[in-house]
Amino acid sequence: MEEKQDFIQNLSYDSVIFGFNGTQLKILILEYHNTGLFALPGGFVQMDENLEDAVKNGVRQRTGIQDIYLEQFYTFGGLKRSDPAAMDKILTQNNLDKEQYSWMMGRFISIGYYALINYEDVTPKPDELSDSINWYPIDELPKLMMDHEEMVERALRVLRHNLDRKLVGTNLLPHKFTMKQLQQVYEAVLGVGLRRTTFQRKMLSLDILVRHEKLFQGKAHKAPYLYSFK
Amino acid sequence: MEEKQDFIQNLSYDSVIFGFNGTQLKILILEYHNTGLFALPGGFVQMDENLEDAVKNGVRQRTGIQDIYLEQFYTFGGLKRSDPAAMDKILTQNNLDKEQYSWMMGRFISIGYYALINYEDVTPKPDELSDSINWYPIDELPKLMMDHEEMVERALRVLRHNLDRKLVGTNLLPHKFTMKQLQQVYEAVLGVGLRRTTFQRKMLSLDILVRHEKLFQGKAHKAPYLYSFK
DNA sequence: TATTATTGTAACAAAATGAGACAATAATTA
DNA sequence: TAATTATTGTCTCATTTTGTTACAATAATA
Repeated sequence: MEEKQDFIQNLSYDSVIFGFNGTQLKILILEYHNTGLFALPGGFVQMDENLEDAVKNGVRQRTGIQDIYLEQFYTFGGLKRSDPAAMDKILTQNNLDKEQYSWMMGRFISIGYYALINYEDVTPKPDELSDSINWYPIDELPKLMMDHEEMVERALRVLRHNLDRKLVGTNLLPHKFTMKQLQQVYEAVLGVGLRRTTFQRKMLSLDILVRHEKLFQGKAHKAPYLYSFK
Repeated sequence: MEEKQDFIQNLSYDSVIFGFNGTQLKILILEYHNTGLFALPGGFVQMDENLEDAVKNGVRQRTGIQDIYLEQFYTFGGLKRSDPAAMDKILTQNNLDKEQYSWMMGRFISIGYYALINYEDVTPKPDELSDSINWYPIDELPKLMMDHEEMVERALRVLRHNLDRKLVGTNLLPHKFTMKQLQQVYEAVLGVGLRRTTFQRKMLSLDILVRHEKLFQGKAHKAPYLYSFK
């Protein structure tokens, strides 16, 4: 870890970082060094740091993206969520002094945030304890440690819920996009197929889109319009 | 305070306790002893205690009700939310040793829960630092300390949002109730008037109600049916 | 110039909601 | 005992929203 750290004890955050590759909704999962343990990127909050800043900085470090869209989705406060055995394994495999890091073995209340980012802009970076950080489609996740699977479920539930109310598309798509791309985002998030004509009519009626020039993709059919959010 | 307390440091909870008196949606607000400071009931979490248990116990103590319906609505993590001056005032007026209670002056991350309770069953009890605890209609709240007004706003927003998805009526009404009472709950929560016929049709179509006997109120008009949730 | 695979929109059907009308009915009053 | 009153339960029709199908427009390619 860096310089002097004065973390709030027994408190952490975990982040579900969503990206959209054009077809699938994916999240970033990291694998701890030599443990076979997969987890969500997370961290701790400094005594003199805003909670949201801590999360934002953590997500910045994992993604390389500066401008992060965050939504808090739930706080996990059960006693049973801690897993000292797994923590011990992580410390061991990283050759960390268990005395010094004994605070990591305790009970944590963890605040869950999800981030929406433009998949193309990301260059994932593992954290200090991890070997790798990779994109996984939300329906092909590895087994996650502790209650991180429940976290993903909850994050997804809240994301689905926010789909209409908070411009989810803005953050998962490039600035300009076709109606088909937008529909694919909705389908990936909701996990269901949508009717093309109904979707288009609905989106246009909401009066949240601006229509731009056409996108000629060199395909042998009519070119779609590009849109952006108002 | 009771026995030995081993609280998680810099972490608290606050509760927005909703009740419905037949007309208005109200919440419980306490006033700290000799300070003129009004606040939401809150507390701290023991190191070996589930977050939700801590909140539930706190709400039990304030209301005298054992069976508490809780929903987490947001976690407040900003640095600026602490108000050392107000805390100092509360400690002073309660003749508490500032050395011993210095931990209360620090920065807190606070998890917000709302509770839904049957107004009639409550016997509000002030906490150790407070003179009074009283019901206030949500649109006639006194000025609240720290960010507690924002908390109420957020709690109400989430409650409104959950209105259709989570059986809000169950917890704010007696077991059996008339359609009019149910409508009044909806109107109080949403803060808008609803059309009687449309509301009735909608509720009946949802297939979540059981119709019971009629309620004869001794009024010179048709008696309404009583309902309960399935 | 015909073919192909989309895209944009129109058209109609079905479902949900808005708005009003009205008969049924518990007391009370004439 | 019969009219009166205020409210309740339900029906009807208008309006809006959504589901479904159809079809013309259009970029490339053959």
